[in-house]
Amino acid sequence: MPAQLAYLLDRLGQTVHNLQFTDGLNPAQWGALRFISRAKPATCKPSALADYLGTTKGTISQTLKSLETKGYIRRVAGTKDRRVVRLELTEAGRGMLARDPLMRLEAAAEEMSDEITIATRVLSRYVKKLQGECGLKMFGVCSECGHFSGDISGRGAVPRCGLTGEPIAAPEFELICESFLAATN
Amino acid sequence: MPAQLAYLLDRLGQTVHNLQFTDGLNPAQWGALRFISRAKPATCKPSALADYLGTTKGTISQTLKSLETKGYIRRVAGTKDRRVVRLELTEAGRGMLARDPLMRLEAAAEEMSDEITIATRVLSRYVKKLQGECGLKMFGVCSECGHFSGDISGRGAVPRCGLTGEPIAAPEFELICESFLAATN
DNA sequence: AATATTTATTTCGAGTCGATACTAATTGCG
DNA sequence: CGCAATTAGTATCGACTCGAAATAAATATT
Repeated sequence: MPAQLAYLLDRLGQTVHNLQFTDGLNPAQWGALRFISRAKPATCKPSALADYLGTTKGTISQTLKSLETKGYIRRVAGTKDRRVVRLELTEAGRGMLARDPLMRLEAAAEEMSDEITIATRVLSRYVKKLQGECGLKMFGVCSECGHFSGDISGRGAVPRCGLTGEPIAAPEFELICESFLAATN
Repeated sequence: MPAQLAYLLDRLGQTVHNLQFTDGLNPAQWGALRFISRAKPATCKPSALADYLGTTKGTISQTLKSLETKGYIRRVAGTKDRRVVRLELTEAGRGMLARDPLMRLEAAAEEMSDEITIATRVLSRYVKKLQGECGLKMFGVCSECGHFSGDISGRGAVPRCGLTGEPIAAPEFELICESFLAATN
């Protein structure tokens, strides 16, 4: 077969997609919940979410409207820039994440975790390459960001974002930031 | 990070999905074209396609209507069982497949082909496991099918399908069959 | 042979998606 | 300051998706 990899990723993508029609939500809505739960407060806004999911602002607006109607998120008017909308999970939304269907992806890997760990590393580099070639905006966490300076352990220099100059508190190290700069390896 | 693998496959699925909005088609439509080009004639029908893509018959019907309107496929009434619709690619449809956006998946792997080859093998087993757990119907080609008997090389016994008893011609060895039986490894 | 059940596909309605047009708030610049 | 350009988000439209009900043909049962 010539298209081994393409075929496999196609099937995999299909499966991941189909897994996410649970509890009355769809893949986009689950994706939004996950993003909101893992993004820095300043990044929790519709435009960043649209970039993250590789969709349009219009689509995201409707996805959020649906989630708000269902009671899983809140849309709060921004304080500083009044155009910006801050997205927040409700208590129900947080509860919903305990039922995230993508946890089954981890469960399925349990019996072959050693091999999967290795494959994951390769795949991780591949996805980055692919996203770059497809013009998708990159997102990532502070601790892996090119802007990050200082010491995570708390003993060395105070952790800071080299872009804003702001110090970064420990709970934010692993939150998604829209200003993420991929390390050039 | 606890959910390394789930996160990665989520991003990957998203990327694969977004890649397929090209030439006026969407992921489902590209998926249908690929299926029709690679399935055995007897498997080229709406219900098999719905199972293959893990979607509903209703959705597939619409997808096919759209592809027919655009001139990429034909729906031919079945001869034997008049409920069944035979799906065929038109000349334009075959031409379209040369522009399949998923070929970019292969291209992106070029520089890291050795590692990817290994990762692909692991991932292949993982996808099968996942599909099984998610109740997705399995599809595959005759040469890897549990029903297959005989010799591919043409020197030994005549290749046959153990299910239907029918002999299988060489050009069909690598076509997708809905009666595929996964080897129990 | 008549009727019921199963199988294959289509039709329909509510909800969702992508693209574009639109409104409102902010920034840049003369 | 004043006005164009930019940015954030929402509204609208046609196409698409899901899920359920409808249609139609084949098979099983009586």
